[in-house]
Amino acid sequence: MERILIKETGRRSGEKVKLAGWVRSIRSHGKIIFFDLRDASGVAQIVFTPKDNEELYEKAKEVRPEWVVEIEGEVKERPEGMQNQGIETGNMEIKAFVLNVFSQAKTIPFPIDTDGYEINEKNRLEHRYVDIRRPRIKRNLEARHKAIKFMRDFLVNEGFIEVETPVLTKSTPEGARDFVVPSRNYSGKFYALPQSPQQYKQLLMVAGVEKYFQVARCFRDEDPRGDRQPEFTQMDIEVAFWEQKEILDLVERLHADLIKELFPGKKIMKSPFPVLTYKEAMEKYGTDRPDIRKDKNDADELAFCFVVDFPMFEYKEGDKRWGAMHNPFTRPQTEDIEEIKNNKESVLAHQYDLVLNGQEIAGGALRSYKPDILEAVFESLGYSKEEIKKQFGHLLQSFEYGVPPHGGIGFGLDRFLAVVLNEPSIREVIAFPKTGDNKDLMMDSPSDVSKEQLKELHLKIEKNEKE
RNA sequence: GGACCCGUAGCGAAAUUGGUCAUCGCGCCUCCCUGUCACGGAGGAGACUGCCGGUUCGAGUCCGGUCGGGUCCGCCA
Repeated sequence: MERILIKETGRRSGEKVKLAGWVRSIRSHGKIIFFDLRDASGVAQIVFTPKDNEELYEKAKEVRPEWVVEIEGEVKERPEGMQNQGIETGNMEIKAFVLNVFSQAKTIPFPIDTDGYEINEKNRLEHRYVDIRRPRIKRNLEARHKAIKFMRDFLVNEGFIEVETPVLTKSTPEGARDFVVPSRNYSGKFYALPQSPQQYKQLLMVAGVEKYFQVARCFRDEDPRGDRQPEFTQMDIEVAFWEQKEILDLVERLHADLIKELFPGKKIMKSPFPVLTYKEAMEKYGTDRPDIRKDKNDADELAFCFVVDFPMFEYKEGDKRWGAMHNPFTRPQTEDIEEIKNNKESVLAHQYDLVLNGQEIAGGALRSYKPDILEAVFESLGYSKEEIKKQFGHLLQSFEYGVPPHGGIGFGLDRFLAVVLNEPSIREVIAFPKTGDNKDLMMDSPSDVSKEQLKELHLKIEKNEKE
């Protein structure tokens, strides 16, 4: 007999079926035992009585919660008055005639029939494979899957193609700290993990791909926050020949359609999404990611807005120099070289963010593609010719072979999902998140490597003083 | 790099101003129970109060350190 999913049992009244899953709970009444059996699709009640099969009944008595079992039995309509409207299969139950135990289970380290917020997160993360059995986390992972699928389908339908870009790439200056990966074959040299596929996606524009997207993993070695992880997922988009308005329109339709389709209970406060300039946002709300919700206690209210016209440059007090607010490839709104060089504080950029309930969930820009503008920006940032060549040479070189005007955007999927699912932390929407200290408690990483590995990699560990 | 919060059985909590055998709920184990669905009933086991040190006649409680979590600032083009 072929195993079927629990959700199928509703249509199988009177049939003999085989089910498999985890025993969620056991209710024993002396001469009758009920299991709630859980699989990926749902929960069903299994019934054992000694009058039907003494041996089987004795076997069922030994079973404990979270054991993995296989049941063969007959699907029966429940007697009048014994239905349970609380579960999907509540009108049915399975009268068992075979019970196979695939594996036993220790008592789980914490309850999983609650939403779990009350449990120390350390415990949950150390046993994440148990924690994910919790309906809330399972729901979150399913919602994440559906959102990604929706975005993929949406973009494919708009003529985009998904292209994978390298994860082993090159360390870049500015921006966040890179995670670096030592090279075994090239002593003293390192790859870096991408902070975003930024340069590759621009190269794809030069390559004529025109409409690119990728569900991209990004890596940043910065100190943690509740809404950050050292690795996170970005829905990364880049298009050739589009203007800012077209990009924002795509972004808006994507989000509005997604919410309507997957989260119909949510209310989008204002459609079309309000557009604020950076200046307006700062003056009116004192932040570049304003929370424009009417009622912040309403869990179903979603208030999107675009923030546009960011400054091109910002003065970095710490470093006592001018830096790019976004990145040096962002296209300034002016093409006046003198103004770019001499009037840094007033130059605006074709840069835009999408903000949701006070959280920045996407950021993007049109890119510079004219050599003289790029040169002026780099000069304003104080790069020497050699530095430019070393850090960005490959991209600038590609521009010599026919570069289209282009621009794009990247969505922080984790943060978006956390907001939409009313979760307090992005860890709740990631299958295997790291702690606030960038550690993986379950795998125990980061961890030591062997002396042999270090030797192969041409690395020596300098011990800290206290060691 | 800096600041703050938390740590008591498997889980969640309680414990007057420092004062007997560290309490409760859930879970776990045993027994009873034929219709429960968070089943019910009876009984039982389980904690060097994260760790080290100090103050005190006496520390879960006060102090210092340390370890492990969490939040925030810096940082995050």
